[in-house]
Amino acid sequence: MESKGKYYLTTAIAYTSGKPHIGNNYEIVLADSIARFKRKEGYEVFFQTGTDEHGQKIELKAEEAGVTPKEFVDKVAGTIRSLCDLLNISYDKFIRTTDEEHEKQVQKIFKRLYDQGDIYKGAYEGLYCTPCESFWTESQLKDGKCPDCGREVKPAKEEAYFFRMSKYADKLIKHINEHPEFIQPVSRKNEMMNNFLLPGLQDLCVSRTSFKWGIPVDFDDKHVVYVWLDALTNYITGIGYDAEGGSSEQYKKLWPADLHLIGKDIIRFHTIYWPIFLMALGEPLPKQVFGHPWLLMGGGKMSKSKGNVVYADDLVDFFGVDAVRYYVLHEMPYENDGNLTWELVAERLNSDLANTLGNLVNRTISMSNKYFDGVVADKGAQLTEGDAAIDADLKSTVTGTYSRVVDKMSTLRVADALTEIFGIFKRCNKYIDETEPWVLAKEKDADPAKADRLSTVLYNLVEGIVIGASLLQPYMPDTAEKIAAQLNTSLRDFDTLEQFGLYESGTKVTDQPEILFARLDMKEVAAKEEELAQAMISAAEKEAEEETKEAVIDIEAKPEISYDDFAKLQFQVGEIIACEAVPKSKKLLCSQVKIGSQVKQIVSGIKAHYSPEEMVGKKVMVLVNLKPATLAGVLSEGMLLCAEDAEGNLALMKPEKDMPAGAEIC
RNA sequence: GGCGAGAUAGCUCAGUUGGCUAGAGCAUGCGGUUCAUACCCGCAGUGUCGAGGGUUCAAAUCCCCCUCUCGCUACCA
Repeated sequence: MESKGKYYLTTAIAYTSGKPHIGNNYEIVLADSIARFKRKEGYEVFFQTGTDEHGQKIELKAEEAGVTPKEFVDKVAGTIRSLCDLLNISYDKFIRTTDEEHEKQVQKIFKRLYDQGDIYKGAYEGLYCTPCESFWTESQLKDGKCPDCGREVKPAKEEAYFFRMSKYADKLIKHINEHPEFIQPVSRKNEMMNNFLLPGLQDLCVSRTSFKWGIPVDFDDKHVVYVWLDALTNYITGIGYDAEGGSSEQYKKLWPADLHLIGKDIIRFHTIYWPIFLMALGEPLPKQVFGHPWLLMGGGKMSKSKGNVVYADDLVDFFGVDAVRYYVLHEMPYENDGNLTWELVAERLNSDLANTLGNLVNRTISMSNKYFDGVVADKGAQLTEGDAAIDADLKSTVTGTYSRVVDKMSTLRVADALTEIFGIFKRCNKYIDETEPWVLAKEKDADPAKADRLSTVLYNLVEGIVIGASLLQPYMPDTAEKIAAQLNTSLRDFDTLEQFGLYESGTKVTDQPEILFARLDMKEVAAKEEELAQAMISAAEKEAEEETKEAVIDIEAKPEISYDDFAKLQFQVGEIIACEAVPKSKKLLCSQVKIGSQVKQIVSGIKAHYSPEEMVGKKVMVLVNLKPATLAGVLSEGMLLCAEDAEGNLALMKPEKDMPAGAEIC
């Protein structure tokens, strides 16, 4: 096949902080199907994926695990890579941001951008969450704590390098407006424009001094390069970019990328920061960035303690790799998030893969064996006008599918492309019904014309299946090969798929057809899912228990106070005599608290931990002389004191022995 | 409370700039068939398109309002 030119596509690189779940793996399966499709279309495809391995989070995780960061990421990157292999991902390059060549280039890029004035030294001021290695503004905080992990933040000032984003903003806005295909789906374009570009871009912090696990800034070794400049540049360093002008032939051929496939959560970084970095380097921009939706686990938000996290390897063990690939590719809507549960995968496997496809291949081979000892020959026999019409319709469906699939794929409608391909298999099943081979078979010994017609019917079926399987190859490579093997032929090139009749007449198909997809019993599926969920839940509980046991919570030390300071605080035992939720709030409870002879109204942010009913009757520790304040429109005249752990769980403070309401705590 | 997204068949969802009796797949029911993996083929559905109001010859689609769900965000004394 003639080359249609190069096609460079990438996925986002996976962060190596832990084992990814199927929702994370979805992207790479999608990318793989596109890469394989483009290869079959005749493009010289280069498909890059990999891992993002730096950062403080990894530094800390490694420390917890008692290994070096490098040992830690080696292990996780190994896991991620083996999941890719398990899912049959045909990547051409698996880049790691700890690769020597990448690190060297990131340093060169940083230096160059600094020398040309795009990066400058400044200071970062804000509230810092150590585990998340993120600065937050006051307004971003949640409960005064890190919005990501819920832990304490502390004020910090850090010397840092910044990238002058604003310098390139106008140029980027122009580019986006002139290239409507750049951001896909289009609905994301307005989001980026309205929320970030038009209001004005903030300069981006591109270095950190607060941790060491990163690529050092070579001319200022206190600093390491901060995430985006390190991670995003993988797309060029992986193919041989050189910031000093010595880029490889491969780079010159492949760049700019034809497609960056990413999750919708990082669209901003890929459509704003990344293009601006490239502009600063004087490199062309990628042709298209596609932000795909997410694949969600069933049963709400996924968490290990709910046992609803689904891993690709468990699914592949149970369903097989192509069933998993088929599910994630077919069930993923284009713009909205999709769902995945074991039941849904099993249903899809039974109906589409076992019934429609698997059974079709099986019954066709079985008939060929039964009627002609497996020899499939095209006798070109059509006995009636009806036969001719039926054959013509079959052929037009089969040969017309290729262009429809190409059409769907050109807009990355992978799910729709699969539906088109399965149209072939459905049409073949219908063809069997229309031609009734078993009726022809009864008469074939007495009537040679019927024998020829029967042979032709089976030939047409085999031909249809081979074309369908050839189209299926990018999505389900193993299955496509298995089908070809059972039919004793090979899969076709894409440029022959509009021709009907290339299957060599007289070929003998296998006499021992294998079941391609066995039907699954839904009860067994449910049992397996339950088993895994239970195992996950008990593991999570055990882990949580150990954490609680070993938990040492260090909070930031406050300045020493005098006894007089302490004496200003009036603590008393209060009895909660009534409690109700504050209507306009999600977190607040409003309690009537009896303290001695008076009753105070106190609002507390504990709705997530205590119901109003269970509050009533509790005797708790109250800070009584706090200046009253209005919360969500409700007056609060004190504070209920709670202990709080690292996860933000709260426990009210109660006297160790029963004490009367109003008793002073001192 | 603020911002954003959403609500269409039992389930998962399509429905382009308003336009023919609102669709697909799965599940369900009935009929046909027996080569095949209890499979395949055909037929049939049921829908106040979340509620209400408005614009229009015409609204699932546009406008207003309401309810609910999901995300982010605010109140946590």
